[in-house]
Amino acid sequence: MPCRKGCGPQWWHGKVKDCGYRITAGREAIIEALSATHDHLSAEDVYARIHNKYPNVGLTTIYRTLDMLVNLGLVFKFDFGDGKARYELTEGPKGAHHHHHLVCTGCKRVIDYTDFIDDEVELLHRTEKCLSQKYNFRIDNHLIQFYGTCTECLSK
Amino acid sequence: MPCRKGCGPQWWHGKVKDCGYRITAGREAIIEALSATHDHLSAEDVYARIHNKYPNVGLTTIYRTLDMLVNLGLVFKFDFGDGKARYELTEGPKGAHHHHHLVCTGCKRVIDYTDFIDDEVELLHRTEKCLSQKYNFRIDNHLIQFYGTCTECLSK
DNA sequence: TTAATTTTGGAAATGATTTCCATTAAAAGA
DNA sequence: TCTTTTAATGGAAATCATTTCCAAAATTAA
Repeated sequence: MPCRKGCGPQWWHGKVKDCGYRITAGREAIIEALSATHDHLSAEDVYARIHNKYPNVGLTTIYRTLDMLVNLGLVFKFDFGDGKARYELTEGPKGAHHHHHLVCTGCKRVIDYTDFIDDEVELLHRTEKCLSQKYNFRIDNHLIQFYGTCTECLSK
Repeated sequence: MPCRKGCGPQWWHGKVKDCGYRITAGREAIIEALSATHDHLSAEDVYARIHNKYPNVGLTTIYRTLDMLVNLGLVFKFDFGDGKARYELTEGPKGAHHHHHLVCTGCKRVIDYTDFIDDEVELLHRTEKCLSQKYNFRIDNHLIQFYGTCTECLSK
């Protein structure tokens, strides 16, 4: 079975190897877990989800690997204000599913939205271009979040 | 000396009292410190800046007060990825000085920018309106940050 | 296969933030 | 002003996510 670029189960191997990192079972497991969900997983969440199938992958490795993936740009690290970092793939095997977040400051629930994403991203790219010139700053990524109160918390 | 609304040294007293909180020396000190700078202070930074003048305000009080101010919407809490939370007044005695951030993922330096802020904020407000309807979510605030590498880190 | 190098897990350390609780201070009422 | 009620305080101890350490194991290169 041929593997079209960016589409097979190993879509991320290239980037990892190119940077001199090795492909290991633990790393496969972690990316697999992130690929399998749209949830915003914490390191502990990842641990919980792979521990059955890969009982010998420790929490330390998960932190290390997530950190590496963030540096490679394969994973984005979020702070939703609940005291632990959350991780999401920046792009999956099927390509990017770009979205931004609504964060409930009450219950910390996070809603992904894609509405108006194109307008937002277009404006951001325009802004990015100018900012990177003006401040001589190489921009790799952006973050947009709205904070407020979700339906459930509103009705309390 | 009359104090025009939102303009005197006590511009924030109303909001604090209205919510049933008391005005204390510690709280004065903390808001004073935040008002006096455009830096992005951590709790410890605030402690360091007020400790001379108010030696009997403890770190615990600072955390508690900052938390309260965030809940009141007077202060915004940021995460720039360096392991400690940073705080900024959302509006000062002279009114809002609205800006967004460029965050260097190398050295964690943060640059405030106001360029294109109006376009950004306008788009955000439009988006906000639609999102809050669609998801029945009350939006209080937004966050925009760009991540990348600053001049200094680029030249290494 | 062997050598060189990276990656590993688990225990221990770290460090920001919270919790606890007896004491103090602010505000409201008389 | 004095008293009473209630909220706010600080300092020590606890918490808990994340890092660091290091000897052992796994991976790639020779």
